[in-house]
Amino acid sequence: MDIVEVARRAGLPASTLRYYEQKGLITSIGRHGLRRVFDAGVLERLALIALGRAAGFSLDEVAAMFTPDGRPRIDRRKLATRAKQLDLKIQRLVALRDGLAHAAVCPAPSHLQCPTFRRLLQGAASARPAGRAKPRPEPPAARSHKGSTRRRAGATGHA
Amino acid sequence: MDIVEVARRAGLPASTLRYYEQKGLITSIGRHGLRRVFDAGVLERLALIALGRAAGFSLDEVAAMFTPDGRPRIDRRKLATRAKQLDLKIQRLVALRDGLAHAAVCPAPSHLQCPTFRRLLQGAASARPAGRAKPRPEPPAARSHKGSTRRRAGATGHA
DNA sequence: ATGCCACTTCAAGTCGACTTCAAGTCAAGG
DNA sequence: CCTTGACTTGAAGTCGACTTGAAGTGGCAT
Repeated sequence: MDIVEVARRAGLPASTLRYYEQKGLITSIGRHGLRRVFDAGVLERLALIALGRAAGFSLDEVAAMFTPDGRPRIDRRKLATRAKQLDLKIQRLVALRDGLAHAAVCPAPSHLQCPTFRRLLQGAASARPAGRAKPRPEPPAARSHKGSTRRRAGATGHA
Repeated sequence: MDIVEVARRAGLPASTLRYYEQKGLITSIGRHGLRRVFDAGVLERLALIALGRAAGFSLDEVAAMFTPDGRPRIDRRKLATRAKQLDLKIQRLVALRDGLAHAAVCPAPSHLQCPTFRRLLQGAASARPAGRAKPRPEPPAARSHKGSTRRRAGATGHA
């Protein structure tokens, strides 16, 4: 498979795949001329990476979850930890969602008059104990890779 | 109140407050020399901002939720929309959490052997329909503002 | 054999929300 | 009056995950 094929199947732009390879997250089995050749296993690997990202791990952390020879070696305790963290996050989001949902239908003339809203405000204002200063951006939800590397080279000529 | 006082009470670094003022999110009621003077209302405002951020709005979007004269004007439909989005996100996270929690205790020798894990993988690999390409970073969870602007000016002398 | 152009590389740019730096100002205390 | 130093400013830097641009390469069809 060439990079475009992998990109299509994984729903990722080719540029991302090159970036991942550069980061050591994936490997090509060789080259055909300049062009990378991938074997089908890379798709599973990419799925694993996507999963890690969705779970909130950074690319570097995900990279650390593979043995040097390329097989996944997943620490069960890390998973449990992350599951707990997700659980916390979920609880906060649920509270937020409920608060917003209420505020959306609240009859109070101003939201500041609504007790529910004020409680929400308190929750937002007070520091949440667990959390890192630099929050990880969430994974970008595989796009249908429109265009990206498919830019035609020199259609309008005078580039 | 001077900026340090506001920073302390809101649990935000002073640099953030200056940044917020620059962005038009908050306003000082005047100056004492060079120094900003804030009135107490700014705290409620900051709480509102924190709430908006927690709900996933960007600073610009939050800014748009205030009238030019500075009172909050919150669109109930926007809240409802965001509540729904949060709900979706919550569902995804719950699935993820459950998957991770299972994987953490799964007896299969390799996670790739575990059907639950494989399903998780499928979910992560397949595109999630709703979502923007550029995900918003999550709000940073008000720190106890250790240090930041409290850098001593010239303690070690030779600055 | 030749030319096209899809791929390649490497460096630099982007995005959002801040933080950090260097240099400047000024209210207040001695 | 003069120093002190906490504040000020504007510009630049940071972080992570990519994207984009310009310039180069080479497999394949003609």
